Amino acid sequence: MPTPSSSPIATENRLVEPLVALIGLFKEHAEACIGALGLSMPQAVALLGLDTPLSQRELADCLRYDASNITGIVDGLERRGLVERQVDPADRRVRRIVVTEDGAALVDHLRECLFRDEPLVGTLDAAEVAQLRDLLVKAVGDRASSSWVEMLRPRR
Amino acid sequence: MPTPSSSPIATENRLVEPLVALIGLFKEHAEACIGALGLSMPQAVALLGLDTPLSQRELADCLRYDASNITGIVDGLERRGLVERQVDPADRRVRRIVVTEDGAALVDHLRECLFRDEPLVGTLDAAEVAQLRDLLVKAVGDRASSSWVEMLRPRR
DNA sequence: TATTGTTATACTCTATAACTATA
DNA sequence: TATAGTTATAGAGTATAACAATA
Repeated sequence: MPTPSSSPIATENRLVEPLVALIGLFKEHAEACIGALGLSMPQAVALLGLDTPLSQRELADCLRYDASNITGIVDGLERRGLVERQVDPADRRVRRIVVTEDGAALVDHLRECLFRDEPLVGTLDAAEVAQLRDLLVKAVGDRASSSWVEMLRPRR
Repeated sequence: MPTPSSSPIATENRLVEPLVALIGLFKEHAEACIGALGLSMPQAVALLGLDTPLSQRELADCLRYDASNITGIVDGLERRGLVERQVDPADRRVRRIVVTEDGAALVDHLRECLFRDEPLVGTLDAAEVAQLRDLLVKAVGDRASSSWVEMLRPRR
């Protein structure tokens, strides 16, 4: 029996295919969580990065956005009352972005939805999930990027 | 010692964080492979979907692009001599997109680069990689999307 | 009338460059 | 002079709608 010519590369033992499939599931899940809260992806990414109050410049660096984009993203969040711009009295050029109570409640909801394992694990039992997690952690090693929210945005 | 207030959700046993970190590594890797061949992401996605000749409509459906986008993507690939539009003699409305020899050689390179496990597995040994793969396969179950290349494009 | 592919257009996300107000 | 933020603008990627050719 000849090797099927449409599959020149054996895929049986490859990691990439199932990983990419799982990535697809996670993206669907993340978009559902974020869309359900009426947030755009950059707004969600920014909110998740605002665990602690940051200047817009710091937020841009942390999220690896160009600073010019932060204005519009924060505009939208501010219009919804989720964050406030507070002028730094020590340096009146900088605006410190502070999450409001409403914003904090919304981010809590977002995290609770986004960080659930259930949408990802299918029929894995608890021991297998733990095993999967350990293997992922070891695979990533020290190569984890500074801000996990980067994953949610297209790069470059 | 108080629980750090900046981490209201325990992350120690969660799957999402390391998965997202691994996704970030894969995206870097994929973008490097694709960029090195001078392809845009949609061009790469299209080429990878053209394992078998398809009409533009079929390609659009398979990739879940709107059909109007296929024109420009195929234009670019055709200019580089990677694919050809062949008018279907049985129905002169449809253009069958056929990968040329040059295109096939380039896709082979792309697959060889893209599908390597090494950039993903870090310090995992062969047995651990196999274990990780089995767990990923089981986690995904029958929920894998029809076309894995979807992962490479932002959705919605 | 329905379908394939194309064009024109609009919207989102991102980056670059020029501007302002502070420092 | 340098930095924080804003504005204007451009480019990529995607979708919708109208159109031409063909069925």
